[in-house]
Amino acid sequence: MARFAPSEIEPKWQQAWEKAGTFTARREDDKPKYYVLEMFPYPSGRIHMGHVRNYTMGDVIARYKSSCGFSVLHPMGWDAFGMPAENAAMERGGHPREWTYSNIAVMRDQMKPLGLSIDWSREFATCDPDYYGQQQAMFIDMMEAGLVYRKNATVNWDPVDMTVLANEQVIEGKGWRSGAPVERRDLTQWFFRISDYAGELLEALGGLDNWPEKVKLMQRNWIGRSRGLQMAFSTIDAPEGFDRIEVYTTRPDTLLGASFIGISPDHPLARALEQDNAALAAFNAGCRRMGTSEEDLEKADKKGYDTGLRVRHPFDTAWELPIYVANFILMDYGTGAIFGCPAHDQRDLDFARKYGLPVLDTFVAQNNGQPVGNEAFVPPKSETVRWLRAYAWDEIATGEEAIEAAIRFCESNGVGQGVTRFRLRDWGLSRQRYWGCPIPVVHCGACGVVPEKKENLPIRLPDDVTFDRPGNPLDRHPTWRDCACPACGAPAKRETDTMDTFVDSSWYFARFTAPRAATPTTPDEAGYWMNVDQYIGGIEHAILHLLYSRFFARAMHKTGHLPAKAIEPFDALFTQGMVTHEIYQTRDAKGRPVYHLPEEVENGHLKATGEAVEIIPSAKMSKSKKNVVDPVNIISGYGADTARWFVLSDSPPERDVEWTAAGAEAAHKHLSRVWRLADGITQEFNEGGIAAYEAEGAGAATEGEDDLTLRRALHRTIHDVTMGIESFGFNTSVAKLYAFTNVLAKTKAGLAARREAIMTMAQLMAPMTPHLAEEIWEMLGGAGLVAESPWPRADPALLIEETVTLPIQINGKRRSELQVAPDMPKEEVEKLVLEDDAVRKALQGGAPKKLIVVPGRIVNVVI
RNA sequence: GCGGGUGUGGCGGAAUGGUAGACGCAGAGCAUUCAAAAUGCUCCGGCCUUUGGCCGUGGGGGUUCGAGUCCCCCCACCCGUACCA
Repeated sequence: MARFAPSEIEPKWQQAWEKAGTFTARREDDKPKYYVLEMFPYPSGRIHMGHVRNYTMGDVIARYKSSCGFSVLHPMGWDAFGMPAENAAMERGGHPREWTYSNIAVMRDQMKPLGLSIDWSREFATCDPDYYGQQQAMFIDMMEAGLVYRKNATVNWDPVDMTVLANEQVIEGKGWRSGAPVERRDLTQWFFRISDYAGELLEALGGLDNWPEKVKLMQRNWIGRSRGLQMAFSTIDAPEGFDRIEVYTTRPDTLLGASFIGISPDHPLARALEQDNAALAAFNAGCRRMGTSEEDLEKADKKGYDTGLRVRHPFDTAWELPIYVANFILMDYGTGAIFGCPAHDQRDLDFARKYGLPVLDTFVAQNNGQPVGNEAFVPPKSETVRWLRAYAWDEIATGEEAIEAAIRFCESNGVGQGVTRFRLRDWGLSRQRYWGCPIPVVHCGACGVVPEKKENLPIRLPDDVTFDRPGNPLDRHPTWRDCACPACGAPAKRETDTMDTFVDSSWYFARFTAPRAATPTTPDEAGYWMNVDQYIGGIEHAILHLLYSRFFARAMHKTGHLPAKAIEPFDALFTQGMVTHEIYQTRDAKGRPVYHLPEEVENGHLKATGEAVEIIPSAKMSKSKKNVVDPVNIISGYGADTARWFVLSDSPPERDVEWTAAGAEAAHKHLSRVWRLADGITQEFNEGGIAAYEAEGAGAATEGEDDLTLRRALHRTIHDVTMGIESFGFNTSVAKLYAFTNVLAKTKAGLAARREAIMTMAQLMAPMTPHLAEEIWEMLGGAGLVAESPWPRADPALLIEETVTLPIQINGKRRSELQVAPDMPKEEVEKLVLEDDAVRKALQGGAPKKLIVVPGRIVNVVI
């Protein structure tokens, strides 16, 4: 072979690995284990560059750890339940199951040529009855452990399609298909008691040392522990049963700045009042004609309705405050009622200005007594301020001090109680959809809600369903619901809600340890493989998926499915960025945008018609904008190693990466160059170089100056590439390998040194470009597979620099430099600095004000 | 709206508070070639009065002998916002 031919070598080495069982995870008790996991994909139909990037990063870690002597588990599966399969069935006919499994087959075929070191024998999809049956068994255990309950909750209701909508399906308050204004509706739903674990989930974040700070911070804020006062206002002339309105406030210190009470349109009082108040009923109905998403509620114009009712201020019974129904107060949060303090809350201030309510400053800045105008005064709680309306603390105090004093005062005067609350709400897992894991319970007229018997699991989804009309096909199936009550045997009805797909993805990592077991996990396998040592996925999962998984691991421990050590299932987490691309757009006759695939565009024009395209800056690759690059084209054109090398190059893994065709071309050129270098050394070796090689001493350290220089560069590269991989700096590892390639191409070193260098380089490249590495290793007579060879170690003696360049700054600006031994004592460096021409010129015979020497780094002369 | 993040040459990016721009792309020049492709070598932030100097890491301020890096304010973009996965 005289050229780099990925299409020949890649299948060859993939077969060799498969034959050798290189990637089969084995429990080896004499080796440390390492479990590396990338977030499993949703089987949307085709793999995209984001998958290639995510799985290549995981593969680098898996191959590297394997070389370092770990017994590695690196599995793959499919997050296979979810709405898109049902949408496809509605739009194109067919069945979600067929759509899903055929997508999985296509994507598996697209992934395999990447040469990932995955143990495919452990593969499963969450829609496999075997998987969701085990999930149902755990659900029953969790019911018995008191981790599950039912309550009413609000959903988006499409009154035309008569179906529940996901938040994503509500566009500007309207159903995405029907276009009808969405209503909010209450349904009885299943919940996990995640909020019981709020405190623990918060505390335990402190132990996750190898998680990104930003993720921990986002989770902390999401869980949202707050200390506040739960108290009641007594009402004046309110309907029967509403003499008190409970509110929760984190700012009881501003109680003397209260100017109104706000209640949710779904508050029991609001519902009672709307019975005989048509205007209020209309207002409430308006509020309910809005999606349920927090974003929509918060961004909507703040509106209120004055009920005409009033409450008395607890400190002054003569002081009356109006009760407003307000659209921005959610019944799900706290008590569904607040008191508004406009001076110190922007939202309350906007509301007060809109409805002409008083604004009472309770405190002002210490050095500036300006009253609040159109901007609320909200300093950090730790800041000292001057109080105008303090009631139990000093005039000068911080918010924190005032809050604690206020709670103590209120408690001792019978006005409410100090409580700790969490923002985190219980996890609603019910979905009124077909393509999900059926909730394994039965509704019996006599026994009520009863869990299914475990021997009847899995409760399978029926296959004979249609998607010709909206709604849940399980509800209208003629016979599926019919069953016998597991408790009394009488005829009963199955639950038709299925589970949120977040349930599926909250324990798949545990199932991978024993994917075919007859129980959800087994103690042996979970005990050996858990925890996940390195988890890799998108930042978009920072809160929900990762928090639910942390809860589930605790629930699985409580129900005996995971050992105690696994309650934090992910030891280390890495969040990678997205793959982006420019968007190419033209417009149709009506001026509407038409998008074009990158492969249809050349030099800013459509290849087919020559029409100029408008180029919109990079955005996340998405099918609708057609700014997607199909990795399959890259792999078939340049090979998997090129695709892998490119996604690892240039961009730091945590940042978004822009896909460019030029980048792929460059990656391919470089790999060809490395191949040619190896080929050249091989030729030299085979064509009579052997004698010279032996004369130099096979592989031993040689004495020539060039040999030593090459070896120093090699060991520096071993060190730098290893550090890069260890710290997820794959782009810098790649850059160091580029630099070393340049050194190797130019060196005059002997054959033995060059052979050693290229073979070590093959080992260093193996996690990134495994096929090319095997090929080079084989060409040069390496023993066995490079994938099974031990990771090279840098010789510390070769890493020590003989001299360093010490820049000399004068007043912080670089003016000169010095070549010195890295360990030269400070005093000697100072002496040399003062003798430097530039320094002498600047000093003009005087002495420097200050002379800063940072050994081995820099010198700064301050004049 | 709220929470979190990102911002450095024409482009992707590098840089424990210590020489800003490593490495790569694009571009320019040269070699090789009948020619081209491929390959190899050299140059490559801006400005100026060019053996030197000034400016420069989204904008504005600050801390420091020294700031891309730390602190404050602002702008733009990205992620999440509990039924997208």
